Amino acid sequence: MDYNRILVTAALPYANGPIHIGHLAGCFLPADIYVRYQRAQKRDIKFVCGSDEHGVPITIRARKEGTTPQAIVDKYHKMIGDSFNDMGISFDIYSRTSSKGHHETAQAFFKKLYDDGIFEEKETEQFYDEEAKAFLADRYIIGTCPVCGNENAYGDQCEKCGSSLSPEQLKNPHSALSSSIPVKKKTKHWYFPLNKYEDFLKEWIVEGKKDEWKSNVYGQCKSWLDNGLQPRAMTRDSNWGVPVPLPNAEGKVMYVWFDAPIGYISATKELTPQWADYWQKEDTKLVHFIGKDNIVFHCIIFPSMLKAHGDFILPDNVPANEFLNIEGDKVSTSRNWAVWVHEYLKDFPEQQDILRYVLCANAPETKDNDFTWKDFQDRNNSELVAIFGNFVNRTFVLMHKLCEGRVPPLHEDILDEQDKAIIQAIKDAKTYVEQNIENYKFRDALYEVIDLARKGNKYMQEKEPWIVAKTLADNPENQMKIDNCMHLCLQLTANLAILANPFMPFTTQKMLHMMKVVDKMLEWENAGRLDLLKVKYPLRAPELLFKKIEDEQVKEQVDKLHEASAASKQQAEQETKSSAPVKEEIVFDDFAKLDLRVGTILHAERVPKTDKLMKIELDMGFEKRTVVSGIAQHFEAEAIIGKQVTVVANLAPRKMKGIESKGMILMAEDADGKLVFVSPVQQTAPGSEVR
RNA sequence: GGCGAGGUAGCUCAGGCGGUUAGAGCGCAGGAUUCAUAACCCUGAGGUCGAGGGUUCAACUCCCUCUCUCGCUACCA
Repeated sequence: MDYNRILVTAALPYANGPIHIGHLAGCFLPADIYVRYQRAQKRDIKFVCGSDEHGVPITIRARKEGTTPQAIVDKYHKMIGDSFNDMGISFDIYSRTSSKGHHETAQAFFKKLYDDGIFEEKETEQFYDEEAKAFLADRYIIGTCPVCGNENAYGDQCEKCGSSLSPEQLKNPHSALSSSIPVKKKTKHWYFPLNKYEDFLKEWIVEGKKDEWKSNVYGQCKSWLDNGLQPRAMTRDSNWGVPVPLPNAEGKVMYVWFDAPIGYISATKELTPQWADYWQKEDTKLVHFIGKDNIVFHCIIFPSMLKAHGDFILPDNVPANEFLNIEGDKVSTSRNWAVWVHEYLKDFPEQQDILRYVLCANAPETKDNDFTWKDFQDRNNSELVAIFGNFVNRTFVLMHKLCEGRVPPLHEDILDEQDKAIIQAIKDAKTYVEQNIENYKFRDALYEVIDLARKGNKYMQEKEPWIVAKTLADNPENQMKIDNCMHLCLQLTANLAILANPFMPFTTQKMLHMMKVVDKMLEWENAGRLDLLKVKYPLRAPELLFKKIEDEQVKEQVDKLHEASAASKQQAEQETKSSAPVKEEIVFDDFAKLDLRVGTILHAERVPKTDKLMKIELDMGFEKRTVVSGIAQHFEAEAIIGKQVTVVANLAPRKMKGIESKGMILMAEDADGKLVFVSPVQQTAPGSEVR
């Protein structure tokens, strides 16, 4: 279908930390490339985003840091916004969900669904942590998944089998805040009956989007739909969030995943009075750029909400990317294993385009990918510097030397095969780049841009105008050959500017300056044209578009990564030490119930088909017994034979992997998870009591 | 042990309704060249497409088994 306008959203970053390059590569950069391209096409397009500022993690962080949630989100909203701005992510608006406008929009949306009787109102017993004095958000309850039996499923989702859950379905729930057992407390909430939208979703996605959506997105949606959907509570007990706009709803706010996607709508409202055109007219193409962790919300829940509301269009596509690893390891904010955008900008000032280039060329479009600083260096040095930058530079230098600094004429009567081939290549490049971007294949599109520069280098090499110049004394007419070559190289350069613009806007601006042309030239319809630079037009001296990345810079960054990670680990260790709370006080009789004994290891062997279990024969003095212990990753079986250990001798026996374990060997564990035996410092008779 | 993804040139990866000599970029070797940020250009070496078996006239591409890697998860009380 033909669209008359486009609305692009990029996932709202969660305002409890800065953004890293994985965020850029997965979502914001592809969105920006797409948008810049569409703008160049002069299509009516809006690009909206903003900070997601509600939700439990922010309240927890505020509590931990002794400040308010508002202070936390103010800090990161500013920081994230600056990073985007500096990287050239060209939102039409970067809003925030704590804004008044968003609260009003979200409340109106909620009220409409309420008035239409969409919600199921349920008074339930909700889990409440008496120690933390708070109702527990879904993800702060851990328990056993009803679908697959995973004991560490979260209250909203089981990461093992991917099932979308509600906390009531969990077996053996416990609080992640204080690890106390949550108690049930009565509370009223409003549920969105996702199950009633299964048929709609199946028809819309499973039937309608099969060949249109990326296979990773489609496959995940299908598996959720196959497993069946449950009603989900769309409200929470909390004081941080959008208040539920109903009487008798004090202390109730909207579920953050209810209000966050509505943030796209409120941001659009804030941007333009014509906002409704972008959300309600069928001839609008709505595209959500997200990371793969957001697929369920953007493909299942939000569309159902929009459908239920009735006034809104549905997304045309949700091109979710996979994850970007760093130097072979998964990005982890808690381990501080990440390349932070604000730090990159500090370390590589004015070099945003290198990062944009590398992240796009190696984007995790079809599978998780790895970012390494070596690759960053290689791509910069051999592709941006040697191919792209060098072509532009040598073209300008030669033009100044051989053509008096002006665009030479094109003598059509002497065009040869090579000239015609390069002209065709320029025209083809437009088509290739365009088709790939339209299909969300940004890596391939960018390859075509560089490939055009590569063809330019080859063409110039074959033409050798610097050699031809030496023949001018004898054959002055050869100037025409030089003219043609340089003319085409210059037009190719102008084309490169247009094609590279969505990907590397900063570089494009430098090129425009050198060519003394204005932004209007970048309009996409100009791509493929050979008259972008007027004959005899004087051009400026070249400036280098890219500079090499030296080995030391690579080393510095890699070191920095490891140092930051080590520092964060150390900090975590200290926090563990200082914050591991001392357990509830016990009386002597409680302690006396424990029977601790010294035992000597007689024999040890790995339990087959397990990673961690070791079967250990112990001499307890009064008897020999078998204990199964989870230490196989820390010790070799032979190495521990003869060691003396402390054993809980009167622990109830328990079967593991078919072996009855009688007792438990005490271990000390440091912050690394490394295990050490707790042993008597001198040989002690087996069976000796420990008191 | 379970689930998912994956094993294609030294490296990073494409690809393939099964069908002539399996691709790209980087790296490497050699050559050419000097307009250009020792850049560009040309040529070349290099792969039994993880292993084994099966289906087929024909498999790297389909099926089965195995193996290894990565992630999640289980066993740790």
